[in-house]
Amino acid sequence: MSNNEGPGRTVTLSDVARSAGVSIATASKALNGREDVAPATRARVLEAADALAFTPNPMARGLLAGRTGTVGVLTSDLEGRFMIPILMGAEDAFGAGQVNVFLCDARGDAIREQHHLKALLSRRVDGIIVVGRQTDPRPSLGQDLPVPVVYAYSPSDDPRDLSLTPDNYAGGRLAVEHLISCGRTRIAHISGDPSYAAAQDRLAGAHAALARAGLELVGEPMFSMWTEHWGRDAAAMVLQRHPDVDAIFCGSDQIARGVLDTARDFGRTVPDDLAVIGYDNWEVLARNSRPELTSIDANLQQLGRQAAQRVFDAIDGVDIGEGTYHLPVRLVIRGSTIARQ
Amino acid sequence: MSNNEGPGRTVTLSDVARSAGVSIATASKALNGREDVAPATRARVLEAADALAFTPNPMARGLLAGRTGTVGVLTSDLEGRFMIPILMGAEDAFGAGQVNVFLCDARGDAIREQHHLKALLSRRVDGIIVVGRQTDPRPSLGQDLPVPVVYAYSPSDDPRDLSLTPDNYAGGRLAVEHLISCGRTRIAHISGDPSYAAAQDRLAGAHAALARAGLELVGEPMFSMWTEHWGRDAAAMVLQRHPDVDAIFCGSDQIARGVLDTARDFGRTVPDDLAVIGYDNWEVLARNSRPELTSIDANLQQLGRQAAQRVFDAIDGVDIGEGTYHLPVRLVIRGSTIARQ
DNA sequence: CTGTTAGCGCATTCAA
DNA sequence: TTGAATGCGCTAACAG
Repeated sequence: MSNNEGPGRTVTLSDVARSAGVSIATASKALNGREDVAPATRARVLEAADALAFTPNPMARGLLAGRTGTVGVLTSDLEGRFMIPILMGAEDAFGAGQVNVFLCDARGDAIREQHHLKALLSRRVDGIIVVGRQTDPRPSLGQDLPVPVVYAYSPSDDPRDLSLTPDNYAGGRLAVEHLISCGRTRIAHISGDPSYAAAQDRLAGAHAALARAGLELVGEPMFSMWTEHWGRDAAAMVLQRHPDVDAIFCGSDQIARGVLDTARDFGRTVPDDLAVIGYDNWEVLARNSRPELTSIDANLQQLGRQAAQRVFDAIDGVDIGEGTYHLPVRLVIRGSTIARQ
Repeated sequence: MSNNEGPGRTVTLSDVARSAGVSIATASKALNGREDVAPATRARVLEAADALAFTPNPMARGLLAGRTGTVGVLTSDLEGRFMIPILMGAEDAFGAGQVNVFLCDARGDAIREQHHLKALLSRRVDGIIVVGRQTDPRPSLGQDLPVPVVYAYSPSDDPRDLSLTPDNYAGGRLAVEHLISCGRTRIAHISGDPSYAAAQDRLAGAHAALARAGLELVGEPMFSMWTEHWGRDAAAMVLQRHPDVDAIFCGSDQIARGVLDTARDFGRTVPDDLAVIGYDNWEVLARNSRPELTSIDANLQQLGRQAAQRVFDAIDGVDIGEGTYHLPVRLVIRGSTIARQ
């Protein structure tokens, strides 16, 4: 387990050079594919490097190059449902190349975030992805950072930053359009915390789709929490006050699960008597309900991949651009809106 | 955005030294809190460093020390439910100190894992935590790695490695003991994939607790999948064949959710007519069911923290030990086993 | 107490 | 085509 004595000592370029009978400089050139080295010499060097299992020390290398081949991912809440797919997408995109990801979880604490930011910068990461936990704008890290930054999920509140966030407006529209195309006209909306931009944007999208069809929401949209419990309670109120409702657009899959539950209590058959559509396409919930839940998927993994690609580009000197991009979402149709044949 | 020209250039120790009017060496000593430097000088250096927002270059530092202050976390399946708390625990424990975490997701692919392992080693991480997705033993990374390795969740199949894994046997025992202490005697077991060690261990623990009370499982334990759907189907079978069952120990919270669902269809009141206990304490599921779900919590965050602590120690030269440690789990009591007053 | 010197591992001039 | 020398930013000996 010791790592700096005996034959287990880390093998350096000079070991390779000696073993190949050349100078350090020549060995370096040979290994890095520079042109001005004789084929025979190069072969010998490569062979020696291989035999010694030589891997260049990235710190020595970085010290010269000024690049570390690492990026930081600064998340504000690892626990959250949305981080993981984004993180996967990013790690994926980077993993393909030669860069590795430093993960930092700020636990939603601004102090801790500053701390981690400093740590990342002092590690000389080549770029940073900031992943937020809501789609509400978040404070910018500032413009004077020495590395490119991309904001994912939570956009930055500074328009000079580059932000990628899912298009909740389109999601709301998509959901309602689907319900209408299923022949529903009496549509209610049950959503979560109204202070979330996500809740408002989805509602706005829904309104737009309804208006285009000459329809209106049944009752007022109902806001409270993103939980199954609230879905149950709200659905009971809706079904009591508006028995003629024929579809409910839910702000999350959790809420939708609660709605399904209550619908059963009320003797309403889904999707025949009542269509239900969720949001997030959280498969654990959506695929295990009775019936399975139609939902809107925000393509978060894709979002993470794109964020990674952007910092990649920025590192390579490509102009990174600015402003907030709303990435497309998609409809996933299951049994809660269309009966299986 | 450029990072090596103009006044935005990275500030180095020599900048600080010049600004403070001392030599580089003195500046270094002052900043690192070495004793042999005059208080006044130290103050000037610190002031200068602060004014210039100096942060030491970890690569230069690491080049000397032979340490990078980084560890790798090699997960086999980020998506999985169990990674996140472990990851959080680890990141937490490290974040407190000065080390940062490289995250690598092998996606359950051995090739990819090898690739990432190489990448981590070539980055000279000081240690590695391997996080698996099941509690079944997994192939060891081998004994000849230049850095300490700790296996979390999935133990290594080589007893010379150090592994930390939750004590599923104790979990099964705990669950059944709780049911018995609630006065239940006709207990059935519905679990997931029988090829999982977790399924077998929990069952074994359950058997032990039953035996000690002079009881037996009602019917054969039922195995299939870790899903809500299976929980529903299995519960229907159990309730049909053994109407006198008064408790069901479920292998996962998902299964338990399905069981609760079916219990309602059968007109069984939980917990009065039927007690239900889940496993994993996945709050999204457990806290949103009707009634809320009693469950076993594996303390995964704690497990992650301990894994981090171990590699920490190992890096510091403390003997890391070997073998597989089964970490304690805990019972979380909610309404599905004990009625609220 | 402070400054000078050396060297970590590597890539890159520039001479030979 | 090769190699000796230089320096990236920092710390650890030592000498002053």
